[in-house]
Amino acid sequence: MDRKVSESVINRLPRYYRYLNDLLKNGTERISSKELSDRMGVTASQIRQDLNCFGGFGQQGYGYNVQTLHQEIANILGLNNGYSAILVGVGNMGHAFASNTKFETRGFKLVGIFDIDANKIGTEIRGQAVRDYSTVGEFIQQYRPNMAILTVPKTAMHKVAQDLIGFGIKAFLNFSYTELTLKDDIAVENIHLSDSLMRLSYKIKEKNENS
Amino acid sequence: MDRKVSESVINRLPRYYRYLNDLLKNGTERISSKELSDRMGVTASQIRQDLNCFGGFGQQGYGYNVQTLHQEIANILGLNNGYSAILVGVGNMGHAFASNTKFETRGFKLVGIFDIDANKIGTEIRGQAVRDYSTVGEFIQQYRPNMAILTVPKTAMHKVAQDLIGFGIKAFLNFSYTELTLKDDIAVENIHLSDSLMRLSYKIKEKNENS
DNA sequence: TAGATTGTTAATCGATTAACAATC
DNA sequence: TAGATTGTTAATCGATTAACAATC
Repeated sequence: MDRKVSESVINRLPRYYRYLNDLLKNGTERISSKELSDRMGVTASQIRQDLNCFGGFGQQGYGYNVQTLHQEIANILGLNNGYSAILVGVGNMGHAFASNTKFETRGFKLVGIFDIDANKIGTEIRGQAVRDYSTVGEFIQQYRPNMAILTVPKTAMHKVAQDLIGFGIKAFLNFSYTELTLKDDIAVENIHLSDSLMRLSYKIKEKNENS
Repeated sequence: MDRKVSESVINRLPRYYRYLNDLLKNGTERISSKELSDRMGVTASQIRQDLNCFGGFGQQGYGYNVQTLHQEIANILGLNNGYSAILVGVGNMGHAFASNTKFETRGFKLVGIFDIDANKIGTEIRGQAVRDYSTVGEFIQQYRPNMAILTVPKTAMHKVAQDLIGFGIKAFLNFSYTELTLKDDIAVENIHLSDSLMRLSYKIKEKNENS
């Protein structure tokens, strides 16, 4: 809260959250930084440093209470704020994402699904009708969603992003091939599946060369 | 090739590749590290350092030839090796991934699609029939795919991964919620959509607090 | 209390940036 | 040639790890 937390630390938070989630489901009550570090393949020092950016959640001689820490990290990530999202673009990816129930279990609400294709408008995904993209401005003004998930073709991406920013959207999860880089007050997370594929390709090549 | 290239450098390679791809399509012939750094929002120094891990691809006083550099990075990443993949798990995500034509344009070949569900086996995705998962061993032994894309539910993930490793698969792109961490000689790229969503959530929360 | 493990400071390590001589 | 820009070495900066006193 006081000083700027480094990007590296923030990037690790979701991973901590996942591990604590698993421990919680296991019924594990407490865990030490040492034990968690063994499971996660990181150093105990790093875990303690990371957590202490946000406060002292542990107790000397005991470790961390799993449930408490899980809850604290959820708070840090804003998972208890009930953030809502709209999704734009019901292609294969958009459909897959909208059909995924994982969001809701992470505290997010998908409140609207949009497309321009008349054949898709009105069809339902998980009980939710696909809306006409031309009505998205109205919708945003009424429901004030916190973020937009962009699963549109890359040719449409910039126009859609500009539209939505005009209507007041300030955070994007972008799946399209091209990167979305915007002004400082707009938050963006880019997901590039092909980048992951290329990294894997590199690893395969490297392995083949060293054997 | 000589010394181990750092993870940070490797992670940036796909991004360079994408930018060069765009420049190539633009018809741009040459680019300096300075100009590229401006576009990408990184330092020119970093670009030169990164590229020089693999060789001197530029020319003093001129910069880099876009086509050459694009090709060189493709080689570094192994994109010209025609790596082949099988996909296991035709859920929403698997279907979306298999339907995506982007792979082929990146030099990858999807050679087989598998599921255990009798209702899915035999259905076609982009002209390719979904095969019975019980035949995957046979298939691998015959066609020797270089990687497997796992879009199975997390409950099935570990079993499927062990099966495939048994049949000789040495690289995985894993989409399931749980992490796949394996022996050193197996390459893994984990894609966690919910992690990206949580990071975006953090950014939204942070922004709301500072305003 | 004694043992364990945190929170935190200090030391190390690696990655990024700056600078500049080499050279096209 | 003169100007530009690389490749590369050195300097800086930040992130990770180690160590240990504080304390439950």
